[in-house]
Amino acid sequence: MADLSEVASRPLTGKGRETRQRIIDAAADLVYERGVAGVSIDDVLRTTGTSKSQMYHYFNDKNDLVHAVIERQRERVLGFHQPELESLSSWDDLQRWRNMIVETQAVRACRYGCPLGSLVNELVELDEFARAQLSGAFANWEQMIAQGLAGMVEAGKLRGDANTADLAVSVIASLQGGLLLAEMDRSTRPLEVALDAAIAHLRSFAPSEPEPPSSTRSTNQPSYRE
Amino acid sequence: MADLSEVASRPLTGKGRETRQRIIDAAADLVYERGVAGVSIDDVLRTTGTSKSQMYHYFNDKNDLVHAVIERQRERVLGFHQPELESLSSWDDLQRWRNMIVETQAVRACRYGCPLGSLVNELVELDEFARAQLSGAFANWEQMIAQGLAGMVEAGKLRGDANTADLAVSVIASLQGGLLLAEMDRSTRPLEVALDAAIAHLRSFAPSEPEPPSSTRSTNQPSYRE
DNA sequence: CTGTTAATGGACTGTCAAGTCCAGCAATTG
DNA sequence: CAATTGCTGGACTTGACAGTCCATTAACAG
Repeated sequence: MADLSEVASRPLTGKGRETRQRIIDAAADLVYERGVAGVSIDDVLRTTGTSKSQMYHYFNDKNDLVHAVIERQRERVLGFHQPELESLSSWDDLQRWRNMIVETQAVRACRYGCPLGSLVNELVELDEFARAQLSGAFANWEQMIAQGLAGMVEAGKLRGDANTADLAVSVIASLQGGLLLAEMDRSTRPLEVALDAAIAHLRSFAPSEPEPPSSTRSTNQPSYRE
Repeated sequence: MADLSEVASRPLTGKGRETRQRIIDAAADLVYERGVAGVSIDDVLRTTGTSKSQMYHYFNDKNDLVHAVIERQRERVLGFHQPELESLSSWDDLQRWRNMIVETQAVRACRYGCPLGSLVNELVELDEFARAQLSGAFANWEQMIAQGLAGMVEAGKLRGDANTADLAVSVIASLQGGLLLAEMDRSTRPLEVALDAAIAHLRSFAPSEPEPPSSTRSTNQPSYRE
């Protein structure tokens, strides 16, 4: 997913990589707070104490930097969710994930939304490369959730015929919508309501009788992505 | 929710009102396609064939215009949903609403998202007035859905103890998230999945036994807005 | 140690967009 | 029909920002 820019393939020393990374990290933070359009190159450079020539030494242009920022946010978001999602085996696990998200938004007073979702909204119609990049990031994320749900199936908490891929989509949609409403209302409440509804929907796929954990692989319908 | 600008309270002739409205409508379309940051005053004026002095005759500044655009989009979105939502009395009614939304996105090849949701994302951290305005618009929208759901309760399709306010929030969250994912993937599929999940969740509040329609008012828990 | 290439500083340019200003026209009203 | 006020045209100013350029220093390789 890396950019095929002349600059990106340029050899970098350790110091160079460090500077490049500093720029990306600062840009990611600023963009998260103010959006791509709300952050100028000069803003980023002022924050990192670097100069214009450094910026254009490591990146072709602003778009190139934005693409690196997207990549960075992909790492951050997936890294944030992975520990909670990779080993789902009980409804409590899922609840912990839900609580972690709500708590995270609460501590920042519900400012800012999803680092990836807001980028989608801002860039999808303007930058085809970014669109594809973000689509890939969300595909990873969905995959991660679907895997967690597969764990729930194996633990006998979800029926084997539950379509984990589609369920993952519905969960992410609720999360994205909930984050948007929470940011708008400056309250975690809509986020909680949305996530609780998503989880309730998952629970409707719980086996009617408590099933013994099966080690057989579930046979899901194919996702629309395939 | 109108802006308290000196300009807005200025007396307008019929012709003036027309020009002002033409500017707002063109701006609303452009902003819908390219976002607030992606549309310049000159773009709007070029589209409408009006001059700079007209713009600043009718609006204080760009923000003032944006606020008028938000108001316009509020009217459009609520006007779009109202006919389908105001008289829900069967699951088919709800399905028709769902299909209308999916169809609308399909005909525009999944470009653009929710006219209000994307404005939230872009403005919420930059313009407190816009934030409040959009929050109000969504409150109206939720209210509209809750009312529709209340109709479902009265028709005996939903249990009387269903929290229609919270359910409305969860439905809007799914819709917003679904629209975002659909726009990103250029496919209506995630939107369909999200809306179907939301409706499935609503169905979980259907009475276990087909109830006779009751004329008694349902006693909902208070919404978090209150 | 010397040449090559990476890393950095920072001034400069060109473009674009927001907002101002003034001058002229139109319409309404007393 | 005159005066007031709204309506319109468009040039002009100001500032911000992306991107360029050249000069200098630092690091590394042969």
